[in-house]
This record gives sequence, structure tokens and C-alpha cells, in this order.
Amino acid sequence: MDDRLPELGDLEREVMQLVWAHGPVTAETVRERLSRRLKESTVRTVLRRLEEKGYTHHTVDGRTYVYHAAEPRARVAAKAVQRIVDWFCNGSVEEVLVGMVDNAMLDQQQLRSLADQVAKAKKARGVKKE
Amino acid sequence: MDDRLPELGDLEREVMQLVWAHGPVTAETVRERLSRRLKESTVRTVLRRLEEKGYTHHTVDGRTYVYHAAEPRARVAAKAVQRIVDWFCNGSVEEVLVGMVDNAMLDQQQLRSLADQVAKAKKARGVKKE
DNA sequence: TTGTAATGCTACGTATCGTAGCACATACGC
DNA sequence: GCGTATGTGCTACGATACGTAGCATTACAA
Repeated sequence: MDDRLPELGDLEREVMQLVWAHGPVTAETVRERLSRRLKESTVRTVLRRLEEKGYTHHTVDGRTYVYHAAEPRARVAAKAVQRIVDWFCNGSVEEVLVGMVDNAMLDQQQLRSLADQVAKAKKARGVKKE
Repeated sequence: MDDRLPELGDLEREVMQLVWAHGPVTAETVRERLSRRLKESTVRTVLRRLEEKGYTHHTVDGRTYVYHAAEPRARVAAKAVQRIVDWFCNGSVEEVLVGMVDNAMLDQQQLRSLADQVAKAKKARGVKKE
């Protein structure tokens, strides 16, 4: 559950954006939507590597591979943040958040609003296990 | 002010930890404290690259280079998080934080406590600009 | 059965990083 | 003043990752 996703290169990340943004995709779909015009084989290589790295998995539709995001974008982002936290701050999430506030990425109003939002969401889902 | 710090390799990160943990350091100091036993030239190369990347700068004491962290650890961590946010979430910090909560990295109590803490710190520093 | 469209495999060039050798400079002791 | 030690920068080399793509193979359709 705390598997470490490997990092992504620029193109790989761009492709993942597409996977997240436009539901399940095929190599052709991705190719059409990419900013650069790349060869089909290039796109397929990236998609395959993404699957090897655990970011996607695929199902087969006829003879076509359909790629799905293995994990929602927000969760992947959170894991990436987790890694930052482990690396730079000995696992102290607070230290990072304080740094973010210092860096004007966040203000306390946002934090508070987040807290409310989260509390609400948790309640809506029913009292979670744990 | 929003300069993009390049990413670090494993050794580079380990060295940065030492720079942050034990004030200004020399190549020798770093070498002694490293887990692995490396050649002096190796350590110096890493230190130099770190400076090229903007993570440290140095002063000269006699004939010895003394390396200082260019930015505090928390700020670097925050910038790293900022990059994550830009990459994965179109700049929405909230989305990342929600993901962190989902991932059990954070709970709403922590968020709220953070908000208070930040508000207090801000007030203590005087009412900031804006 | 033959062609087309999908696949996986393999490869190549470049950049980065860990690792280090080596030549050069400079301070300090004699 | 000169040699020795110590600190420096420069250059390099192998491994890995990533962007990029060609090609052989397989499977469905007409």
C-alpha cells in the first residue's frame, strides 16, 4: 500500500496527464492529444513503461490495449509529496506545510477550509474503519 | 524567487542533509559524516555540483571552501512540493492536500492545528504585507 | 489466405549521477 | 626561498534513465 512509485520523465508525465484527464485511453488516443507529434511506437513504449512502473494497467478490447490509471492523480501526487517529506524533512509533514505557508503557497485560511472540507468528506463516506 | 531547483540524486540529497543538519561544512567534514566512505574528490564533486544547482554557496576560509545551504530545508521541500503540485494537479494545492488526507498522511485535526500555528506565527511577525 | 492494424522487443543517443584520478595552486615549516 | 602537504578544479568513465523509433510478430477481417 505504500509502494514507492518510480519517478517519471517529462514525456511520461505528460502522458499520465492525458490518462488521468481523458478516462481510459489507447495508444492512438494519446498520440492524437499529445502536444508533440510522435510515432505510434514511441507512445506505446511510454505506455508500457508506465505500466511497468505501476502507474497504469491495461485491459484488452478486441486487439486494442486500453490503458487505465492504476491510481487516481491525487493519490500519486500525495505519494510524491510523501517522498519529499521523507527525504527532506525526516517525515515531518508539518515542517513541509509550514514551509509551504512561508513560501506563500498556502495561507491559513486555505488550511482551515481544507480541514472543514476533509471532515465533511469523511463524514459523508460514513465513519471510516480504523 | 521562484527559481526551479534541479532535482537531486541519492548521494547529493544525503550530502544536502548533512549541510542542513550540521551548519556550514567543509568537504572533509562531509566526508567524515557520510555513511559510505568516499574519496575526497568524490565529495568535492558533489559539493560543487550542489553549488552549480543552486543548493549551496561557499565562502573561503584560508584555503578551505566552506559550504552553506543556499536555502533552508523547509523552503526547498516546499518548492519540491510546488513542483509536484504543478505537474500533477494543475497547481491546485488543495487537490494534493486532499490526496494526502486520503492517503492517511494527514488528518483534519493536523490541518486545523497547522492553521492555528500559522496564524499565530504570522501575527507574531507583525501583520505582513498585503 | 492475405493484408492491415495492433502488439512486444530491441536499440541508440543523450543527460545525469556516482565515483574517482590527476594536475595545479597555495600556505606553512624549515 | 623552497619543498611538502593539503586543498582546489578539471576531466573522465561506467551505469542508468529517458526520449525516440524501427522492426518482427501476431491476430482479426474480408
